[in-house]
Amino acid sequence: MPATLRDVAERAQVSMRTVSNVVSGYAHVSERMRTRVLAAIEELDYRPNPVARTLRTGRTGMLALVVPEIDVPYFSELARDVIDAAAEVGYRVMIDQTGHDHERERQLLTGEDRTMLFDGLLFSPLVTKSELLAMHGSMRMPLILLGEHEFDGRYDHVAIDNVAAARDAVNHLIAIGRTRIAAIGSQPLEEYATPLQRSAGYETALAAAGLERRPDYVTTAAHYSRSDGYAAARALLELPTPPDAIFCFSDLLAIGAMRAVFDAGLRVPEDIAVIGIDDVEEGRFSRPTLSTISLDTPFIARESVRRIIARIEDPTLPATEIVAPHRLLVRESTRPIVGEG
Amino acid sequence: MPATLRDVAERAQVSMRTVSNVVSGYAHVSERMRTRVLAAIEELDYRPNPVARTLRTGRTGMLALVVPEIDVPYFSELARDVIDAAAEVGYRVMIDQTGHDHERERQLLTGEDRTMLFDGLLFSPLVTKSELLAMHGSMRMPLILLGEHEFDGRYDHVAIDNVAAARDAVNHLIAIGRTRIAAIGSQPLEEYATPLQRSAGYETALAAAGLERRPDYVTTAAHYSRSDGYAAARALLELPTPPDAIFCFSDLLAIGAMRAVFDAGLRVPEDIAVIGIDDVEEGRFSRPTLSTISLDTPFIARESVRRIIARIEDPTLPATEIVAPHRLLVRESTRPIVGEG
DNA sequence: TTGTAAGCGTTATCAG
DNA sequence: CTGATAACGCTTACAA
Repeated sequence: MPATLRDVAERAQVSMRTVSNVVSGYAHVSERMRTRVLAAIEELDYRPNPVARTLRTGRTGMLALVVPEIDVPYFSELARDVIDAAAEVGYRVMIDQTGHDHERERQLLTGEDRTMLFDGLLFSPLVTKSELLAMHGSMRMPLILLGEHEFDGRYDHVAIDNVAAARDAVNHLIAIGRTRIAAIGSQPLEEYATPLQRSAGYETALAAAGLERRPDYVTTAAHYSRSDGYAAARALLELPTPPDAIFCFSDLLAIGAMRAVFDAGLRVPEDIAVIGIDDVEEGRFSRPTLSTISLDTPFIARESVRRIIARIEDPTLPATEIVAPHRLLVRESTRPIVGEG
Repeated sequence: MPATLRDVAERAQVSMRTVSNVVSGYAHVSERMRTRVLAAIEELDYRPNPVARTLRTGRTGMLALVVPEIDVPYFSELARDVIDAAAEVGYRVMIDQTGHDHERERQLLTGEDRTMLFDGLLFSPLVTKSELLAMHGSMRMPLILLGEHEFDGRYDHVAIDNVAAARDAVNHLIAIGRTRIAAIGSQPLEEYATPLQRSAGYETALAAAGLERRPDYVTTAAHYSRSDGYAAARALLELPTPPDAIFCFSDLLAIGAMRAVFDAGLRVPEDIAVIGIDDVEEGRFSRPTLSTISLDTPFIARESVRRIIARIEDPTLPATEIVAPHRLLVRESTRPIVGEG
């Protein structure tokens, strides 16, 4: 049976109040009392019960990070930074994955799930914006949206400018002389914000360069996985006029796409240049190394944590939109070929 | 102000007990009462407070998974499976990373950390066994050790047979005709169980094949990262007699090692065969694809969750050792070359 | 500076 | 089957 505050108080012959003061590091405790209490704590091997404290204070000291899949490198790298950023301000992070399951997202968002032992929610959603609004309606759990750029003033957002990021990637492909630029990553059925924005950036860049937008060059990928990238690229390579460059909406798609190019007996970047988005570490060691749009994950993590904590402390705060920086990283997969072009 | 059980009881003109019964799905409630209570819940938009429930029942419904780094693919893939396995039995997972920080491990293990809102700990440790024993001593938090094979009857273990796994990997290299087999992954200073066991397996295999054990072929890697693998392989390639095969203690090390081989102008597997351990998805898309020892992560996740929950329910349970299966996966990085050897 | 006591919102005991 | 009431272990007015 673990010792309680009361046990310690009895042992030390002081009141619970004094013990509590010592434990919580309250300033005004006499040295004599403090040592006496500390001794009793030691003897009884007392540990405060965090649940009781939480019930009293209303704070769990825990944040929830909800992502589609934690084993997707972008999300695990984000999680790493979020956990670190949270730890720095005394918070722990619970991670949940929705596995592309809308129902799971809904439960979390509506608070229908009964086991919500956390103070705030960092949410990287699949759902579209309007659905989201409807869901979270009656909930008072502080919420920050990650990676959704469509800001409407109702929720805090932390995300890059997806349109600009996509445009930068495609512009780079144009700059190295590619003209038949395909895209992998638009969503098959549903209308998610991020892929729509990246598609928009892709089209903007093509239009600005006077390049034709070929519908057969725009391929879908349900899960931004390596195998989806592989399948999509394979389809592109079988077109009568295959592309000479592929812009992938994620690095994982790009990794898969590159593999498809090799399996078709072609080279990256000589035959087909490939670029992704995310800048996951895998792309820094792939062969060839992967050009990408780097998202400042530590920034995203730090700002989301800062923001969610501000909101926990003051729920009436107006919603803000934080745009995280991104930048183009040119690596081997789009390196201009010496003696070509 | 959120509605409480008491509010609902007043609204529905019943006792708190009855409301609680309805909320918790207790069997013996009359239909009339139930609908009346349900209506009140609906009207007040009542949600049970999980913290209060937890204080009363003593169960948080949360497990902690502690890993060195969540963005290491093996751990994020393990986390994925643990989260899923836990969800299946109604548990959530809090993730913490120790970042190779012994002090952080100690805090978690000793329960010194005050914010332990979880019922059990799944721990993938850096610390050696004896340190561990000393630390966890006074704690009553249920604990399962992941990936440490040295079973001593004091803690539940779930792990593969590291010695056999390493042996299998090296035997495969021997089987394809390699004789100068190097290893990457022993630890520089400290004596961790896993690398020691994998080193032992490596040496056993060499000895059984009558191959010389060359000390300069055994290189250290502090963090099992891609860059450590790169650095270690680079050093091996600069030896007067470079190896013709490298056994890496993790896939990430192997990915880095392969990159170093290419950068040196050599080929995998023609000049140097490379094999890892873990079977992370990255190795299924790398170029060449990576031979490896596959650990049954879903099995490890499932069994650890099953075991920790059993222990939560009955802390007196004797400690058990669960050995997870592993198997060799031969891919391109060790494929025998046609027309060679 | 320290003690007393009232909750925090549940669940569980004990009657009825 | 339902009602009143005592915990669960802690924090914090309010007193002293």
